[in-house]
Amino acid sequence: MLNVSTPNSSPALHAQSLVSWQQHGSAAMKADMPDCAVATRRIFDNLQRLQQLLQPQRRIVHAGDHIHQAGESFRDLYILNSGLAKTVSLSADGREQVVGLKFRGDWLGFDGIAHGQYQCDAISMDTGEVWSFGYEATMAACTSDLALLDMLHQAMSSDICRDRDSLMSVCTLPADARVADFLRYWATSLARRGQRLDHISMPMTRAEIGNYLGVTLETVSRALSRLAREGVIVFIEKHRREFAIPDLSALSSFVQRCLEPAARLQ
Amino acid sequence: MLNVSTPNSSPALHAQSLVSWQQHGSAAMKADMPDCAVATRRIFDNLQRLQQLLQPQRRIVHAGDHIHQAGESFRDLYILNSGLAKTVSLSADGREQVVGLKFRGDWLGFDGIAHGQYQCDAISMDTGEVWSFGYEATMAACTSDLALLDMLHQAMSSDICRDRDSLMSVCTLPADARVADFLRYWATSLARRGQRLDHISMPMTRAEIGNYLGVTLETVSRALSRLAREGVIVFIEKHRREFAIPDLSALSSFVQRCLEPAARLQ
DNA sequence: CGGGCGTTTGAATCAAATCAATTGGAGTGG
DNA sequence: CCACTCCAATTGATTTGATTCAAACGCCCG
Repeated sequence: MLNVSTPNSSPALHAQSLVSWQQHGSAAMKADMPDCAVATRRIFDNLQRLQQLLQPQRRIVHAGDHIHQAGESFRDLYILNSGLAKTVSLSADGREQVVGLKFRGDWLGFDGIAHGQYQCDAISMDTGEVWSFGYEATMAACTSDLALLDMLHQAMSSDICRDRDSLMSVCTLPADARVADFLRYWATSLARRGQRLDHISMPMTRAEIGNYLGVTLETVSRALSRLAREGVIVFIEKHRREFAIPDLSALSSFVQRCLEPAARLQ
Repeated sequence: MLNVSTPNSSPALHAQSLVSWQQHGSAAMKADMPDCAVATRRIFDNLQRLQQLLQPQRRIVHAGDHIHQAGESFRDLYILNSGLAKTVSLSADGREQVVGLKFRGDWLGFDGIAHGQYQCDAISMDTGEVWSFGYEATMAACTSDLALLDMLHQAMSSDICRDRDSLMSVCTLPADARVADFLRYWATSLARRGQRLDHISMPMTRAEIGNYLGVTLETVSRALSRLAREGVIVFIEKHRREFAIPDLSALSSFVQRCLEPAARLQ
């Protein structure tokens, strides 16, 4: 990480929306994650800086809208200024796989750089706003602003790290633990963006979650039922699309519990 | 055995080595992949350009040597000039996972940018040469050389694409198909570097392959036996660490065959 | 209201893990 | 040199976790 990138930690942060953000966030933070407020701040700072440096094109998207599509020639990078999105990869033989989830402040489109074409579909899962940046123009701006360049590289690097975490989860965890780990990831991502964990809504269907985790929708449903039975999550609605996570660490220890029986011999 | 695969492991890349490379490569190419020679050329060109632009530090590594380690503070990016490497991620609770494989010309260390620390171990699986580049110096060089910057971004982007392919494979393929798909990836990676497919050596143990694919070593062994029985691969040694792939496309159709029974209802 | 969709839950099945036994080198030391 | 251990790999028998198949529920919407 370049030192130049470190956000100037001047406490004087003007924007109103940030204030409301922090108030919003503070509730979620007291449970866990001391670095959560820092993350929230940085995500906001980055968005603001980007908006100033490069005038992004803005676009409102709704659930189901494509942000970019596989095969389209690569021209722009995107940032989710609000909303939620998923990236979906389609193999030559028709297998379809949710390969990534994107939250506020996340970049999209990095996969297009390598081959000049986006390699997957990016689909909005909610109403939100997407900013787009011409890649070439962005690169040009980067040459005179190393902090911007580093921000970009951090984003790409985070993508790489996140992908590995996914692989780790899918390869080493049994189904129930995968679902718990997924919820931990989901909740952490929300918390880092200043959202409370006592009212989380899940725009993905069980089938989508299952696809992302490499299990069937029935398995996801059973895992969620078990998590609810053990009080790790609390459903708020009968529809079971909204829930609370009273204690994030309970999710981690649930994952541990799933792992233990296998480790009995060591 | 170690140097068979790397015709020229001398530190300096001479024009001669490029020539022998291409000759070497043409044998592997006639079966498949028209873009393979192009890829070989580009990998070589990139290495040469990097060597000229930034004077990398060079280091000879042997099987088992660490290139970087998780937790170490991030300072350098690396390129494998020859040899093979794996990246291994260790979770907080002790799960260990091979998350990536690196071949000649591949970059290492991108995961360190995001958090200022490498997030995984990079371990050499063979004798080879690693070049290291100071990140800051490299970025500085990039500001005056957009082609270099783009090369870097292409490498990061490729990493992201590759990680997704892994996830896709693990999430959507049954065990036997995963092994076949892994071999396809392995062989393609070698072919793109100008190596023949009639004498492939496999430095990874069955356990390592299994770990990478999220299956047990017994399952890998059974899958390989089946692939050999069906003639998709041909073992050369009794040790079963060296084999030939007569026809790359046979691997793909093997994957297809594994998928079909599941699709009977559609 | 009825149909479609998403979800839950149970029962049966199956693929892969686990357990277990054997082989064949590679390396060590008497 | 042989006996020894150690490790990677193979193969078979058994178990098990997850899928598949099936049924039922609630909800939204035309």
